Amino acid sequence: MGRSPCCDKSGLKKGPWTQEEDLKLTQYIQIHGPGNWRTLPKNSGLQRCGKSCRLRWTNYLRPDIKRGRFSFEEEETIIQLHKVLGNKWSAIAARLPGRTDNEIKNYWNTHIRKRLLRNGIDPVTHRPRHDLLDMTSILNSASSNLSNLLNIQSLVNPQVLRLATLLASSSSIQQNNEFFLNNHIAPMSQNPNQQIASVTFTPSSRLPSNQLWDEAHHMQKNNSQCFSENMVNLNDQTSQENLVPTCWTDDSIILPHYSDQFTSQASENSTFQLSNTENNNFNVDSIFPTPISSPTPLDSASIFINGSSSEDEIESYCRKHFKFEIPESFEFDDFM
DNA sequence: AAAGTCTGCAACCGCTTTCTT
DNA sequence: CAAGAAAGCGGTTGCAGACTT
Repeated sequence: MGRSPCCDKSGLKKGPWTQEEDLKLTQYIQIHGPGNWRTLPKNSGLQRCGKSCRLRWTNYLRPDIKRGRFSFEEEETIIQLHKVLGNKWSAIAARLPGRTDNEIKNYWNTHIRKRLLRNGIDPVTHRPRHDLLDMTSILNSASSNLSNLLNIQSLVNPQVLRLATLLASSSSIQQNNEFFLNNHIAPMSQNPNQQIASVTFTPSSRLPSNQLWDEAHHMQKNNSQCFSENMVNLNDQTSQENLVPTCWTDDSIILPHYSDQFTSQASENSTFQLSNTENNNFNVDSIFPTPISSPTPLDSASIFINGSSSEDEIESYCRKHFKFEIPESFEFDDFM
């Protein structure tokens, strides 16, 4: 039954690794491969447990590890992935070549998390913080109004699968500025079961520094108007909850992020509708007004796919409504 | 310059999942 | 199929170096 213990933990070294130990581990793995961590310390002459060796190798010594500061693109990718995956550091690391889960986790806790908090965004929910508001009343009103308005019952259904194919680092977005939304109108299904997907959009965060303030103020002003005009059944508090405030960093600005799920529905003529209620269609250009360039390119978008949709349906949907295709290398099962 | 405080990150801990016997 | 170890993973800690007073 079972296997024998991996190692006798008494007398094994702990703490920081020396250069000599690193060299021993590296040389051993270069010759024999990572293989069996249980027997590795004994065979390589290291006074460490296998677990410690594995950690040292995967987090530090592995030759394909990219060291140094995270780029802006990497940081944005982490934020977008965290929005969808939460604290699944290994899943996030799998999508950032050369970065380890430990490194990403550390970077999140020491940099990104603090930055989001500083900017008034809850790093867990990625939504504005309401520390000073009465959370009970917000939750009560938001849950009743929003679920009705946004067909949210389909979104919170455990069958709903999550897919975020359009990330900040996605070449399909960066190379294709046609990824924006015009006033395409299509009928929207009122039956949640017929709903294939809902979409979350994030407008571009990169603008020349001298234009940032004007752009931000303009967008914030227009966003407020847009919501007050369109979200007719929402009270002020839930409207506020749907608006992510403008965030500032040293050299860039994060323009208002729309983290709402706008429902959408496929149609025969490849047009596209964003709508938050049965009767109030959004004019997307008015959501993302652009005095600088028109239309506003989007940095990222997340697609929430209905769990009953097949892979073919999803792919067909994306091809139809967005000017990109899901890469062949993308594995749906791995992503979930 | 010294002491205290803060920050970043490597490494560990403990829990869960996967695999082997 | 069950037991138990290995592997994987996320949370936490401890310490070195940077920064502030």
